[in-house]
Amino acid sequence: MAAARTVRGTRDLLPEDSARLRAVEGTAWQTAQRFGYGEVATPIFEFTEVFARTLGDTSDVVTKEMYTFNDRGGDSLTLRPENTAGIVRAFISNSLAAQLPQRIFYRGPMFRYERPQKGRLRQFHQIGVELLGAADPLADVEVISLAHEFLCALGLGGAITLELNTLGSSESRAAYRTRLVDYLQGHRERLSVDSLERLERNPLRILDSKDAGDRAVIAGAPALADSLDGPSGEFFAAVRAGLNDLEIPHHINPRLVRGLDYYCHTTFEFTTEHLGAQGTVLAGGRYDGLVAQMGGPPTPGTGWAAGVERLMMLSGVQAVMPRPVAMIALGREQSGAALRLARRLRQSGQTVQFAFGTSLGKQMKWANRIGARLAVIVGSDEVARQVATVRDMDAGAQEEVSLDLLEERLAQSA
RNA sequence: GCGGGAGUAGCUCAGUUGGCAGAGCACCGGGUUGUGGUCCCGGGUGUCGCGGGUUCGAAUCCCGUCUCUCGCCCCA
Repeated sequence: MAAARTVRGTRDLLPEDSARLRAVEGTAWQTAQRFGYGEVATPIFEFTEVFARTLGDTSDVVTKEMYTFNDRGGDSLTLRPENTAGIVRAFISNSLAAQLPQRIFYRGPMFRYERPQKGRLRQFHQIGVELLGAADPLADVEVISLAHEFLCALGLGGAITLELNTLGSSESRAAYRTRLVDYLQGHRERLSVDSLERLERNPLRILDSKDAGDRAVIAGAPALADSLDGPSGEFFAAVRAGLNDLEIPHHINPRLVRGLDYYCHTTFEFTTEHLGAQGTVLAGGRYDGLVAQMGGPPTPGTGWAAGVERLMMLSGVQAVMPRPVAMIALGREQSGAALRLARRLRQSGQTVQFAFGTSLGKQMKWANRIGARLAVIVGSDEVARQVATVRDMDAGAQEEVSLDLLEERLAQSA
């Protein structure tokens, strides 16, 4: 048997971890529901081409980060590295374009073959929303404000910054790309090795380089804003106006360029200073060409995804575990009565943990250790008189309660 | 994929020049077979990440490897 360890970059979620993860997810889901979003759960694996085609053949995600394998039927399958492609595939598969717009929420594990770091795992969790079928800039405003409310609900309002940019229409973006490449070709000798690579695959990313030499070159590069056509400029202005109407603070970052090919117009990120190199906590943008590219009816889209583990590290949300009632039977003869009592109390909404053991002292010690609110003790004396001893574990006081009144009595002390 | 740092008990960590593996907390047993916490007594619970090598002797030195971690790439 292999050593009892997890695969690199994966983790077990123990009860407290799971509770914290559910708390973050639940907050997102509640927020999305209030905006009228419905949850869509797609499989965690898809045909490889679902991702390969949509993410772009040159993206890092496709070229080196996907978990791809052949199943027994010979199909190439891939564990989802992100979920926009899967949601769009589901949108097409289920003909959701019949009723637009579609407001979709999702959550679940994603998989990327990357070198792990803090806030970067090979299996991690994302939550996200996609708003399909709305070309209006107010759709971008909606998803950004949804994100903002969600992050504020987690108590992160002060810890995060919203950065915003536009790539312009697909035409604007393509025109700018040409101008940028022309400029950079003239300064090849001053670019870093990484950026020479980017020049071939994804030249816009050079704008975001951390290399000092690159930045000097970039300083003289043509600005994306200057390449925007009229409608693209108006679109961006409308997004910003909407954010201002909602008083959502943001700042324009002309170097904010998404890595994936399908983005156009609005791009945004909520970032933090508190997570080292993994400062992006939630990111998204508009992807008007994606649905058509995947073979569906031309449909505009906008949305975002957030990393749950990163949010958990930031927010310090504590797991809320209900304090149980400890059900203690004294002696085997009383176990039947105790089992039935425990069932009754659970049916009345109580959390009840049943004690295994014989010595009252040990069972009380156990009740104390699990943080029980109350201990219900059922011994032969109690059974004979149709009562139970109810001990308040915090106060250290106890009383006998008639079995008929037990639910009522416990409900009072909740 | 590239470059640094780390790995000793469940947790946080100490361990001298290579010489019997330790502390605090936690945990377990007993004092207490119908009463927990506090208290007292007792217990170390360990593949020193793993595998080799050097040595009379390795947690300690050397090599490899795994995992975590910081940065790069990229990304949530």
